Amino acid sequence: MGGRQRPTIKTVAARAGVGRTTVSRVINGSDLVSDKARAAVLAAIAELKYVPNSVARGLVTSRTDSIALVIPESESRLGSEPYFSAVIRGVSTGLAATRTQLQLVLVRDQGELDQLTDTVATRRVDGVLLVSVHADDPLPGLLEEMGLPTVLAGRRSSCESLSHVHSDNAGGAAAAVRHLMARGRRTIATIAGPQDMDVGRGRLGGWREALTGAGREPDGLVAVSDFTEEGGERAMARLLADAPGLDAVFAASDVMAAGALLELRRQGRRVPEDVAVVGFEDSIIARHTNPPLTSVRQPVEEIGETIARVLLEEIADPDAPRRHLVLPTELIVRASS
Amino acid sequence: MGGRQRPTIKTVAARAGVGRTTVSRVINGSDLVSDKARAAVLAAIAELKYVPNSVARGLVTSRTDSIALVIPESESRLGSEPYFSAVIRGVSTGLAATRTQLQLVLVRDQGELDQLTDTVATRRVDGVLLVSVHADDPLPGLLEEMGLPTVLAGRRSSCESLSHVHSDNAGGAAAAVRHLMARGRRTIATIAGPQDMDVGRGRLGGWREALTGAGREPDGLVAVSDFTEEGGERAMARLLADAPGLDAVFAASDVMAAGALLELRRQGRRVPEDVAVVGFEDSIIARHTNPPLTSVRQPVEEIGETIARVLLEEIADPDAPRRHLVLPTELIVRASS
DNA sequence: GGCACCTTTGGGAACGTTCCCACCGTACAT
DNA sequence: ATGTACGGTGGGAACGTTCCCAAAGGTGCC
Repeated sequence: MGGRQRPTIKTVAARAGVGRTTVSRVINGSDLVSDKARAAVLAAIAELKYVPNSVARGLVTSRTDSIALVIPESESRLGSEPYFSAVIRGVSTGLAATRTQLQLVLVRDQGELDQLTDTVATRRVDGVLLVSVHADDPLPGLLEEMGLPTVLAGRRSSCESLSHVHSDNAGGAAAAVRHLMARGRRTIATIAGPQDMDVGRGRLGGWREALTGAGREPDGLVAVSDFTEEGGERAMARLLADAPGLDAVFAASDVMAAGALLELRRQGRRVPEDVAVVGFEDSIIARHTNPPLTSVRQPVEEIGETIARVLLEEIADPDAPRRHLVLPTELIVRASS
Repeated sequence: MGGRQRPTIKTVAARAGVGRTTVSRVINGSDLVSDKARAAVLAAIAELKYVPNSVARGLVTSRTDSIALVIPESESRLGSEPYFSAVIRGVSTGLAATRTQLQLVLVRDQGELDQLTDTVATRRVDGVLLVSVHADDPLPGLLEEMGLPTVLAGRRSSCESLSHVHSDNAGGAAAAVRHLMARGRRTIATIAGPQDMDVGRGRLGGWREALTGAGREPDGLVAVSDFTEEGGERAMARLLADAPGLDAVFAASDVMAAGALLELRRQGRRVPEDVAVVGFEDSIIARHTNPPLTSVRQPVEEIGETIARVLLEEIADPDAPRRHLVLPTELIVRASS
């Protein structure tokens, strides 16, 4: 069953009484076709339930109508899952109106990275979406060198040459700090993200800027961590040891903030009475911590949608200048501050 | 740059001083090649950095070395995200050793379902993985009819004809109930999942079986809900209204259990003193509720890995009998019971 | 020494498209 | 009436691979 041979463009052409080329033109929406021929072809297509073979098409056009979304698997674990789910959803939305397929690549180790390079080399995808890039990540450079359209969510550094989209990390962090100051907090520490990632540096920068801008002294109130919950706990412990008098913490991610909450409770500090806590991302986690977490919302789904859109544009016109988009953040105030 | 034409199999053949076919044989691991020829070909491949064009290969072999993972987007939202992340990770693991690519399809609405049908019709994938199937889902039947290898995580009903993998829903639920009875609970209610899904029915069945098996009366202690947190809250409210004396609840998912916890607290019941709560899945959520949630762990990543493996087998041998695997669950006891 | 057989090899065809180009009318300007 | 232009059309070639088949070269046996 289903063994009946699929119709090809030739079958359709014969049925419609026209040539292959005319059928191809109808399919691809060329307007150099008479209404009569077009009608005949469309009828034949419907009758035969013809669907063009995209592999054959890909062979001659050397386009595959598919893009790859690359996610470092180490970071798809732990608490950062909601981020990736949202990005995936956004990308899928951005692709919805097109016939572009989404290929998901979880990069686990060097072996899979090689495999990915092959995938790319063999031109199985028209472009690549990269998420969660580190400063020393070899992949972006590799893709750039191969001339394959590439868009990053985030960036390697502030002078990123590839197209990229990210949220206003510094601005969001600064808003969080100003909110804490407005609430009368005196000593505002921060749990920063990895400093080999621009997100990490950007949020730390925003925190520092807001403090110095208000004439405060940020020294000694930074604990650099790794975006994990355990990391957040350890960082909070360090901060409490270094600055027992702190009355507020800005964590560069919700997950780390959740860890911080655990450590604060363990040490008998009340939130928000003794210490106010603000996170970053406004993932579902923020609504479920105890107490619910004030957080800087970043439009993750929109980031996904945007990188997809930008990539499609870049595929369509590879010579267009690279894009660099910053999406706004918004402070969502809850009980923790 | 990178504009230098990619080498084809012809280039390699010329460089190695052999015919196209010999190169093809070396690439595909045929043993009808002399050692000398093989060495020459391998050298040429390395020298030219040749990578076979998989699109061209796909055209002639009508295999694409890629499979689709289909996820209903409505269910990728809400709290069920950790489930999908884990499945994706598992599938990716199951594919790691092969050159099979993973295509992710989020099905939002009818339009995208049509698009998916096209994708499948046009043979852009060798097989399909289906997650979270409902009893009346048209897709599985469609795929079956097209003769495309398909594996389900879950099943439409207990007499599923397609290959499928699921965890021991009834057994896990029964274990949860027995645990609650062992803790001395007298009135054990349940928040069940959608009854048009086998997971929902299976877990409800396990709960009922364990109770009647112990000579207890399960009547009137069921609230059917929808796997969402809000649904869990509403169901809990209904149960408390119907049976104010209940002292335990088994929820068919962690997310619904989290909702139940909220409602219990709202109504001033202490957990676990007044009411014990057990969830199902043991996702990250379980570790983060207040109090931490006792839950039936299902090996989600392993499910993903297994469906991938089974699908690959089915693609390799389409006439092999369909598989039906049940993976064991394990009760993880925490503070909520 | 000839015949059959097996190993190794390479060229032709095919997969289903799109693109290039040449062709045929018809209409319009000269 | 002839030339020019252009909308519409279809056939040939190409994309890069695999598969089929035929042929070349060697080996062993009668």
